[in-house]
Order: sequence, then structure tokens, then C-alpha cells
Amino acid sequence: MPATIRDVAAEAGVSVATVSRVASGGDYPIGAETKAKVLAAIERLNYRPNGMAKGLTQRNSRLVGVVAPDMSNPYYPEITRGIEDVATARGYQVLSCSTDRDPGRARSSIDALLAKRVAALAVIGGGDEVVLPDGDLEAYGTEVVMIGRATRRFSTVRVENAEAGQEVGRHLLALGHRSIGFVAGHRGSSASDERLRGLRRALKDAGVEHRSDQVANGDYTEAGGYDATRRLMHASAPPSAIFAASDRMAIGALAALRDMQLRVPDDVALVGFDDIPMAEYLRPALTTVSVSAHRLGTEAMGLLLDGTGRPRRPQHLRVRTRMVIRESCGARRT
Amino acid sequence: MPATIRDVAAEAGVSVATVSRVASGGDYPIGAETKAKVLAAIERLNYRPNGMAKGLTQRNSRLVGVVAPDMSNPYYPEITRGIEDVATARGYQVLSCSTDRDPGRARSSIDALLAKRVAALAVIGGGDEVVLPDGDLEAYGTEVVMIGRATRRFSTVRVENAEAGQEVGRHLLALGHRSIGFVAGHRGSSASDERLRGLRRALKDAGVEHRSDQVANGDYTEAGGYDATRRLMHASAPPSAIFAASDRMAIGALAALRDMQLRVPDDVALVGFDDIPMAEYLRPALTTVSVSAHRLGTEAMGLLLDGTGRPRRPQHLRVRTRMVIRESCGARRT
DNA sequence: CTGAAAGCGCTTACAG
DNA sequence: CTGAAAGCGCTTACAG
Repeated sequence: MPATIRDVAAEAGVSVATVSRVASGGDYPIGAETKAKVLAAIERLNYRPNGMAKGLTQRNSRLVGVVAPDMSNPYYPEITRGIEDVATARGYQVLSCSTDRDPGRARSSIDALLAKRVAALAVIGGGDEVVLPDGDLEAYGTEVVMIGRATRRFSTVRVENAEAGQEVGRHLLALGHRSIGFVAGHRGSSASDERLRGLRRALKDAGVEHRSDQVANGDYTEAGGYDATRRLMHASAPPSAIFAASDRMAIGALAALRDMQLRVPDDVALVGFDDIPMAEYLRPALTTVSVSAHRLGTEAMGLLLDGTGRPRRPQHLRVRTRMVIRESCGARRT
Repeated sequence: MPATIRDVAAEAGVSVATVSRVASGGDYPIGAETKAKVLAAIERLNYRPNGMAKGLTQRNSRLVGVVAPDMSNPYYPEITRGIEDVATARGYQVLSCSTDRDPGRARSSIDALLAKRVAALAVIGGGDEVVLPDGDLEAYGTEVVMIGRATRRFSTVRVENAEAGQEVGRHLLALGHRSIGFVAGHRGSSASDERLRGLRRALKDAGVEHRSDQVANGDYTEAGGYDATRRLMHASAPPSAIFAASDRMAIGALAALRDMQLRVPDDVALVGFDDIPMAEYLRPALTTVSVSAHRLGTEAMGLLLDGTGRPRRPQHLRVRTRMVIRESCGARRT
């Protein structure tokens, strides 16, 4: 059994109230001598206040919950890392769950998190598998932020996907491309939809139309990107450029094009999305769009744990992207 | 304020003890009618037992802590995902922390985790930045498992790195290579050390010696792999094959070789480690060693949460690897 | 089968 | 500046 506050009180010869006050380290006035005694006792007994008891009395678990589709997809842990960084700086810890895009798993994760009385909850991903029981959230005083998903009910932090898609479109148009294939993420991904919308806006502004057979689903995986690219290239009028909604799919596209004996960027230009670390080390180096996943996390936590403790009205933040031009789009001849 | 057990008791017209018993869902005998009333009240009030209170009385937080160097490196979240899967199946949740290989951060993470009274603790990574206060662990009854790090004090789950390295060595020898460069992970990485040891054993068995200038540090990153490869190739007698201790470094190596106008595998053979999803989609497709990070996590949790609740003596598990032969090693002509 | 009561380890008015 | 006591929301012997 670890030492409790009573043990420390006995050891120091003071009341538990006093121990509590020095252990918590607030600015409650304590006699210098008393404080020293208590500190010594804490040290001697290796006392570490029980977080559950603290949470219970203070009505604050100091826990923030994170729910993401799948923590084994690098994008989510990176956001979570951002969340962790600001959370720990504020004395919170993160409890994370994967839903696998399954509503059932999502529901039980949320339940477990609410049972643990998380002070804040971040829901990552544009899917709709997570449904939040708003009555309970209010009762528990749990602040919520959605990352990458649109809603008015809660605060949101989102990537400027449409703007980025538009920028990619304009870039490719400027390079002379008029037929641009789009490798989409999985069905229902709002991020992918928005990127496509941006691309189409750019094309429309240039008077170029975009057909539905110029879009193929790639499921956000290398394999999906590979297959989608083959489908795109086997159309009656294959595109001269491909925009993949993620770098992982772009890597699949690169393999597919290579296997079809097509050179990138000479025969087909390629642009990805995310700017994962290895994008720079592909050959040709991948032109892509950089988004700071870490930043999404820090911004989100900033919204939740702003220190006031007062629930505010939902806020909506947007995180900028930055296009990184390397070799695969053909803008830079190698 | 969310409904408490008293609210439910009042609503159902029974004692809190009774509510506790039906809410906990054990096999404690309860009258059918009473049970129905309580269940109805729980439903009506949307009662969800407070996890902190439960934890406090039951002396079990139902929390497992995970400490890893950096959750933004995909390898760790994947292990963590394995941990999560078995943890949630057993009614636990995971609290995760990144240390950035900084002893200070590690210390405060461990402290925070112990304060939360985690029932179990998994320490991931071969580094030594994490030091565990054994006295406290015993007092708290916290079970510990180290993933990827050798120790007798706690249970461990480790990858058969040396065996894998040896297998790679033999494979490369069989292909005729006599000079094999090794791209190592960061300094002090036991995984990297073990893989190198295995490689050297294979070489030694074949009567081939391996010099220290045939090893270059690559820090487990693409950039590190790139630079290390250049250094290796600039030696007086450049290797005919390169074994990188991670796929990410292998990708850097691939770029470096390409930039040096060297063809893989014709001029230089290349083997990675990890078998990340995109290894198959590189061109040439990467020959590598597959390790199930997810499995490391499930095995580790299996050791901790075995349901007996009784602390056992440390157990030591080893997880097999599997060499995946693709194009980059030259075994399969493309 | 059901309930009253003590207790888990803290915090925090309240009184002095 | 210090302490006694109530209370946070549960569980669990113990008694009936």
C-alpha cells in the first residue's frame, strides 16, 4: 500500500488539511517551518497524492479523451501528440481510443471516456461513426472539439482543404494540364471531398470541366492508390496529371505509373497530400501539400483547455496548408 | 451535475447498495423485480457510474499507462494499438505519454501515471531514458512490461532482432555479397545493435569480416538513412549491399543511391526492416523484415492483464520476425 | 434478497 | 497560519 495523506500527516505531526495544502502547492499561506516538516515527510514516505481521490473531490479528472478512427494510421497519433503536448503542459493526461470507423466501438469508447469523466474530449476524423450524447456532455461539463469534422454544436479545428485543392489545381493548370485525375480517400471522407471540390473550383475558373470518371477511390492506402491510378489511366482519355488526396495513395500511384512504364513527371505529373517525412525522399521527390497534424492537435487543445474553465460558445478554427513543390509535378525539371 | 448512485437509488426506491450491485452487473443475487426497477431508473437518469469513485473504492483505476519515445513515430502507436485492443477487451483504458527520449520528460510522465495509479505500465523502446522507481511500483501493485528492452526486473517482450539480422546476412551472403554496409538506428538503440550483431554473426560464420567503417548511423530517419548511405558509399571499398535497420532509413538509402546514379539492386542490393505498408509499393519493392508491432502490444498486455491479478515473476517473451523478399535485394530479378 | 454504515484518499468551507 | 469535519461517489463486509 502506498503512503496516504494520513500517513504523511502522522509522520509530519500535522493535520491532513495541512498536508493537502502543501502537497497541492497552491499559494495557501503555510508556516515556513510547518511546510518544511511536511515536505520532508512527503519525501521520506515517497508520497504521491492519489489522482482518483483528487479527481473525485475536485470534480476534475485531469484527463482528456481522444477518439480517432485508427491510431495505427500515423496521421492520428501525430494530432494526438499535439494534444498531448498542450495537455501535459496544463497538467492533463490523454486517454486515447480507436474506433476503426465502427459505430459500435465508437459508442463504447465514448461511454468509457465519459465514465472516466474526461474533462475534455477531442474527436478526430471526418467520419460520422462517432455520435455524442449531448445531454450527458452538458451534465458532465465535458468540453468537446472536433478535428476535421464540420458541426455547429461543438468547437472545430479543420484543415483548409478546399483552398489547398484549389491551389493544387491552379498549379497543375499553370503547368499546362487540362485533364487531372483525382485519387480520393475512402467514401464519406469530408477531407477528400473538400480537396476535390477545391480542385474543381480551380478547373471551373479556368473553364475546364471535370468528369466523374476522373475520380477514383483510393481508400487512403498505398494499395488503394495503386488500383485507383490504374483505373484512372485506363479510361478512354487518361489524365496527364494525378492529384492524390494523401501521400500514401500517391506512393501507390507512383508504383502503378512505374509499373505501366509511365514516367513521372514527364508522362504523368503527380501531387500528393500531407507531406509525410518520406515524401522528400521518394524519387522523384513528391510534390505535396503540407499540413501540420501536430498543430491541429495543439490548436484543438488550446480551444478546450483555455484555463478559464468557463464553457464558451463553440469556436471554429482553420489551419492553413502549404504547397511543397518538388519534382513529381514537373514544375522543377530534374 | 450527472446523476449519482443516490439519485438512482431514490428514483428506483431502493438502497444505493442495491443500485451498486445491479449497475456493476456481477452475479450478486438480486430480485428480478428490484433489478428491473433499478435498470429502468438507470436508463431514465442516464446513469453512468463515476469511474474515479469506482477506482478509489475498488483500488483499481482500470487504467494502463504506456510510455514511448515518440507517439508521432508510427511504430509506437501501432504497438500501443495492440495494447489498446487487449486492454479495452478487459475493461481497461490506455493513458499514453511520449518522452522524446528525454529523461526529464520520462520522469514526469511516470510520475503522472503513478499518480493516476495505473494498474499496469508498458514501457516501449530500447532506450534508457525511463527509470522506474521500483519501490513505488511494488507499493502500488503496478505490473510492468518492457517492450524492446532487456531487463530481468520486469517482464519483457522483444523482437528476435539478432536472429533476423542473421537471416538477412545469410540471405545477402547467398546472393554473393561479401561487403555489406549497415545503416544503424540512433545511438544506444538496442534493436539496432542486435540486428547488427546478427548480421555479423552470419558474416563470421561465413568467414567474412565486418569492419566498423561498414556501419553508419542513420538515426532511424529518412534523412539519416540518406546521409549514412552516402558515407558508406564513399568509403575506400564501398559495400555491394546495404542493410538498413529500418524501412524509413532504407527509403533514405534508396534516394541516396538513386542520386549517386547507382541502381538497386543491380549496383547495390538493399534490405530494410519493419515492413511498413509502403515497402511493397516502393520501386524497386523493398526487401525487408516483417515484425508485427501490433502483436508486440497484444503480447505485452496479455502478460500484464492475465486476469489472475496475482503478481507473477517476470516473464520474457520473444516475437518472431519474417523476412519478406521483394525486389531490392536482387533475389528476384525484375 | 436487501440495506445501513464504514471506508477508499483526498479537498475545502468553516472556525479559531 | 492550522485543524476538525463534512463530503466527493462509489463498494463491500456485516447484519438481517
